[in-house]
Amino acid sequence: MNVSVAPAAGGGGVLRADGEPARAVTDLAAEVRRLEERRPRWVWADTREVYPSLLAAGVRPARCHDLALTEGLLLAHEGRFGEPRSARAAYARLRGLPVPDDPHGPQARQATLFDEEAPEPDADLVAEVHADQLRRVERTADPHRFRLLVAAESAGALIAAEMARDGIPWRRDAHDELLTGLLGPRPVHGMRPARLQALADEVAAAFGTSFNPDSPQQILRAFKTAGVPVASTRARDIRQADHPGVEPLLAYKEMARFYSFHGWAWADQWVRDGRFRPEYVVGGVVTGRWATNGGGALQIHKLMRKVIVADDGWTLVVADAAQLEPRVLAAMAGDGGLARAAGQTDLYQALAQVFGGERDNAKIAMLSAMYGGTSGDAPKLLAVMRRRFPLAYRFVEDAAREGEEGKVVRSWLGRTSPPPSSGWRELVSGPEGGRAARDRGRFTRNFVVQATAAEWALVLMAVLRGLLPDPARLVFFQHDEVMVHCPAEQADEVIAAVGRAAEEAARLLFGATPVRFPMQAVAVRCYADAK
DNA sequence: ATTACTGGCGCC
DNA sequence: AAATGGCGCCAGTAAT
Repeated sequence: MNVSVAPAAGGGGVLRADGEPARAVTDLAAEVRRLEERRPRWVWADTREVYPSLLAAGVRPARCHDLALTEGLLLAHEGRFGEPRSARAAYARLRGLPVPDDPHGPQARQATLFDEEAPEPDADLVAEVHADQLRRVERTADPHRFRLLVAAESAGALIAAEMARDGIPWRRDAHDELLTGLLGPRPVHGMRPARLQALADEVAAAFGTSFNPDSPQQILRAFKTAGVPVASTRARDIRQADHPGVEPLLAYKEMARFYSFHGWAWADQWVRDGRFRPEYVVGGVVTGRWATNGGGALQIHKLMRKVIVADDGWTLVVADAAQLEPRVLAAMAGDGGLARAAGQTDLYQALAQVFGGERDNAKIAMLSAMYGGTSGDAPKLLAVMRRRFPLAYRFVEDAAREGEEGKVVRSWLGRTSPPPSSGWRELVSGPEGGRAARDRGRFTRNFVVQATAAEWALVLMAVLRGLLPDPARLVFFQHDEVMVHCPAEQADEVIAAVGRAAEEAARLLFGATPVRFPMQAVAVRCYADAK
């Protein structure tokens, strides 16, 4: 059963179940809770608009259909990349009305919520767009797969909202201790922390002149004046210089980044009540990976992991997929040899024999194939790969060639790559055309693998969400890694659920495949203990 | 004063 | 000769 939902201000809204007339309710959350027993698929314009208030009321529906996310997937598949994807835009297109632009920028959600032009809550409208989308799904290259993609993307929207609400357990006291140990006590506003200032002073002493080590221009000038010019301010270029200022400068740069990315000001903004609550953007990356809006949740520094600690009596189950992308390639390409290697826990080790006995060689060969790498030993190793794993090799080569020709490519479930930019074709026919073509080839080559890996991870999470016992909660997701916060006594059950979810995700995407997708799951008190 | 871009580097 | 993909975010800087 589908139930279309249009929320209204004040906690009410309009509901419409399939085949029934729309009806207004005064307490939407209560009504959703009541109807959830019948396991409907909730259809709404945008999970980000609807779900937070339901969550606040403690309602966590099992499944939904997010019109905006689905519209984006459909438009891309239909070759209409870039058209407005909101539910209102979709409705306007259906009706031949002026199509509103998508809200964008930091005010995106406010604009969506408070736009005075917004139509009245209308469940009929939601149902109409939904029906249209279902018809369009049937016209995709593989409707069965695309339906899974839509379901997974929509589940991702639920999970993202839930994770933003639940938050990663974050110990501010431990964070402060870590920062103080590295940088010195928290400085007054506008001052450098003591350790950072000391390093800046060391740099100044080494160069015999004071300058701002945060300024790339001033760094370049300082090295030039000292008679040891550096190619850039990249750490590896600075390291080439023979000068006493190199060491303190590199130390400064490293700490300065830490201070500004993960310092006290960051914690003031993002950590509340012992939880770090980032805002995830589902499908924020063209490949279907998630992005974040502030907080930098997908770039948490490894050092920072020691401040992510389970609540008393609780535990963190941390699980990451081992070598996800080559496994995905093996399954997609149907390459028997590679699939056999991907039946092992350590895929690269299983391939070492093929590549001269070195595990590292196997890794370089696979990564070069998936990323389009050509430096170092890559050509030699790729030649081996071409001979030994011809189907996998051809799969990524085909994707690269299509990209170079300006075509779009699709993930396993049907997510479509963006077309080349408007100026690309001219660029390709110009003097630097070969480079532009190869650049795009590398992108599409990687797209098919990265996007399918993202789909596997999304399906994994959707399945896992349904298997978790209450009150265990998904609290973190980073491309191929998930974290569950749960009572300690649930750890074994959660670890088992992760394994089952991984198997189910593989089955849902690829059916019967010899490729294994092992998840290394551990229960730890502190994130830093997971690896 | 505000905005847009760049270089560099963290994560996968 | 060398040529790997996807991001977010910061400070500095240039442009407005």
